[in-house]
Amino acid sequence: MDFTSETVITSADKTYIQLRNDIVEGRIAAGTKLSEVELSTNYSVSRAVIREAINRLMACHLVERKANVGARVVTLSPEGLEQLYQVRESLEGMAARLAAKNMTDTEVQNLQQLLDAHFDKQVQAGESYYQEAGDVDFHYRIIQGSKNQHLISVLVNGLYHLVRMYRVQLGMAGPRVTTAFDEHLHIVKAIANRDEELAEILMRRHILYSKNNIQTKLLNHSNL
Amino acid sequence: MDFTSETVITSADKTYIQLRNDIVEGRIAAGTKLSEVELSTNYSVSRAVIREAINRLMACHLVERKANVGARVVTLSPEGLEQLYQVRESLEGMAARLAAKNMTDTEVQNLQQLLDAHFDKQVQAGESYYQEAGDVDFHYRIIQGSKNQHLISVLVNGLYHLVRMYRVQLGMAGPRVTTAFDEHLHIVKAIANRDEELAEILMRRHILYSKNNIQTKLLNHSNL
DNA sequence: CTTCTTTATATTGTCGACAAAGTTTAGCTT
DNA sequence: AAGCTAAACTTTGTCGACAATATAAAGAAG
Repeated sequence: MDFTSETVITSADKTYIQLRNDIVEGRIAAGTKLSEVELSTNYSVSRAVIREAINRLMACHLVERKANVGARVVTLSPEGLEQLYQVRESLEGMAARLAAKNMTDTEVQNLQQLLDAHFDKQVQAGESYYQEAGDVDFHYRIIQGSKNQHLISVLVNGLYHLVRMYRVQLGMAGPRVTTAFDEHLHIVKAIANRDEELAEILMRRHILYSKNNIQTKLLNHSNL
Repeated sequence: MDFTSETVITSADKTYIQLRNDIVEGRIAAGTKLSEVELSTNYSVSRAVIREAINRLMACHLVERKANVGARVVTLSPEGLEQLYQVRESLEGMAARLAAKNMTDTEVQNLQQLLDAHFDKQVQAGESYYQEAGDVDFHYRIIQGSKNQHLISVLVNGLYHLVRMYRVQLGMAGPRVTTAFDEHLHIVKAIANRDEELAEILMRRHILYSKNNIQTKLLNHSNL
């Protein structure tokens, strides 16, 4: 779940993470106005803490704020999804390429073991288990494997929460879960072979598929 | 200068921009500890607005903060430059491709006129004029031309200030200014021809050259 | 009755003070 | 004298109150 294993120290940290999860997982609906006083009573902290949390949420594009007016949770739209995945495809493709170059041998082995474990659970649970958590974990490790601090930050702190928001709020269970596993397998194989170019291509394609999958869901749920 | 033409409303906005410029342009040296009380007296605002400004500076990677300890201006390093330009190459290459696809004809014309104006000033001032401001303006328009909100935000609000910091603090005047103009010319031509693939390739190459140029400067200034 | 103005209300922006955590200095023990 | 402990100090984190701005409501003019 908390795939970043964030080190929480201050009250603002906690509040930020709580608020973020409540937004990503839809307990605070998209488009909702965020009242500072209301939130400060709900989360039992001062307005200063809420304001800091909101500022961080702005940084990862989960809320937007107008001066002297207030902050709103972003709204999800087909165009927003398209643009988000365009950027994601480019950046994660790059991450896969860099991972093929920079991951240590043991990191690659651990990644393979992760997939093995997922495979076991998958057959055990009737091949519908493999989804959100495992997928996020997989991508997270490759991003970290790039060893590029800016790339890691932009993806993990910047875009991924919004990606999760789209996926969670559109209900991520579907026929794609099994095929995604195979794609992961091929990506890891490319990384293990240190084939940078192939790793990037496969990752880009994997994300493109993922986007198409979500977009069809988005059309079915016509409520956007 | 203020290539984003940011709409300043609150006191925190102003303070953020001031602080950002002071950091980017080296008046606050890289690595400096940022004391909240000291800054609040220097900029004549309360600690609350300083804290908000620092939070925004964290979001664009110009300062780092440890809880209960404080914030420091980032330090510049060859590795940091390398990683920054890796990401920049990928994202701006994508921006050029999208710009070739999405810019309106009039936007493309305006871009060409911009280059013409730069060319005039360049010959007039003895071909050493073309630098920082013009370059930033050029790149800024292409980024905007991508019409991808996430891409725009990550680049303009996220990475560009740090790019500027590297360039400013290493002294950006040099033999490259003239050749860079030709590269810009070719990029615009590719965009005008709606050649997405070429636009991306040329932009990536342009940024790669730019990185190499800065890296050599960084080696000469051995003070890093 | 509609529209504009003005007043009232609610929300955000800013501030100074208190609490908590970290850092330095002084004193004690070995 | 060196190293550890504890107290004093400095800095950050949090809070409640006040000021400024925007929204909503009430009243006046047409």
